[in-house]
Amino acid sequence: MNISVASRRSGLPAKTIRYYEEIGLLQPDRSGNGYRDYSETDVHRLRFLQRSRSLGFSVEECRLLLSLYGDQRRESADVKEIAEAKLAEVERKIAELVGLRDTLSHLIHCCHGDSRPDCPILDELSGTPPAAVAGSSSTRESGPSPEESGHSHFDSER
Amino acid sequence: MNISVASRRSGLPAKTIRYYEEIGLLQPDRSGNGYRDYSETDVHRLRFLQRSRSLGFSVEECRLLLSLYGDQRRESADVKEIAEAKLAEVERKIAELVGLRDTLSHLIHCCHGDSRPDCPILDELSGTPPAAVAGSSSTRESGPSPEESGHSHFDSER
DNA sequence: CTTGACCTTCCAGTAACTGGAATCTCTATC
DNA sequence: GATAGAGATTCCAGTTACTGGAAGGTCAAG
Repeated sequence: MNISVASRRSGLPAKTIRYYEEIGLLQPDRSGNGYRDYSETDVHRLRFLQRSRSLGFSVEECRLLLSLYGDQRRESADVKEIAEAKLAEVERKIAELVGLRDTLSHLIHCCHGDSRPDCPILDELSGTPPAAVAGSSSTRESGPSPEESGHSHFDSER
Repeated sequence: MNISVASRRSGLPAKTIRYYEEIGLLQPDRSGNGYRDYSETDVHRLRFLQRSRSLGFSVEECRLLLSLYGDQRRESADVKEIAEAKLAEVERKIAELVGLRDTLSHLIHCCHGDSRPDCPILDELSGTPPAAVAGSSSTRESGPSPEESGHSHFDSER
């Protein structure tokens, strides 16, 4: 079958399918006219890729998963290990994002959001000490400083 | 001050600081020897960038935030709007990841994880029946979602 | 024969850096 | 003065996982 059919049946864009071929995730046959010719097995692999990618596995992890899938002698423990590592990763990201959410929502809550130029969000971003709040004495220490949550959140990604 | 000091004081790698200059986020002076010479204001900007980046704002959003910060006539509502959009984005991502987590943890729970080759995780990935699985579909935004391409291949989800 | 859909390849671009090479400049020590 | 080492500079390439687009070949219908 042609690539558009494989695309429809796998849920992956044709561009992506060609890309997966380019990086060696599958090798469909070619018809006489040079068109790619996908078998049922190819579609199966593509669907596998679509599902595992949507579950958050990287392309390299998918490659590994695919090879385990094709290995009759694989041990389920091997697969489970990969999935568990991914789960831990997902959980770490969730915790990180929850920290971001809390900080953001706190800032938004503090900002009156009108036409005045005064803005607690920018104050925070600029690093103004949180103690410098109008009408209050120096309330230092234990303030809701997002310093903890805001620091080095995204750095682990890169 | 030299870049290493600005790096230490802003919490950003020197490489990143040069990159930010390259894309026009700051323009430090140059000393006679050609070295970059950072002022206190530069460090302030860098710190602003570090904080806003770590809060999940994109570099382009940071650029906007920075210009609002420098604008004496800005309205706090403008900043609040950006922050609120970002918050919504973060919340969407959290929901998506929670879906992934639930699906993964379900699969892991089902897998006996021993030396036998039978593996429910691979079964699910390969597309065996198990009907609807939490979070496995419609993963938009930031996730490896192929439907984002505007081609909408996902007419009939099976 | 032309039209239009579909296919091909190749090149470039995305985000936000990061790594590394080759080449200065500064400072300290011998 | 020579040398070593730290730190600075520029530029090029690579990362992830695609996506967009150009230029052109193929196929079926009218």
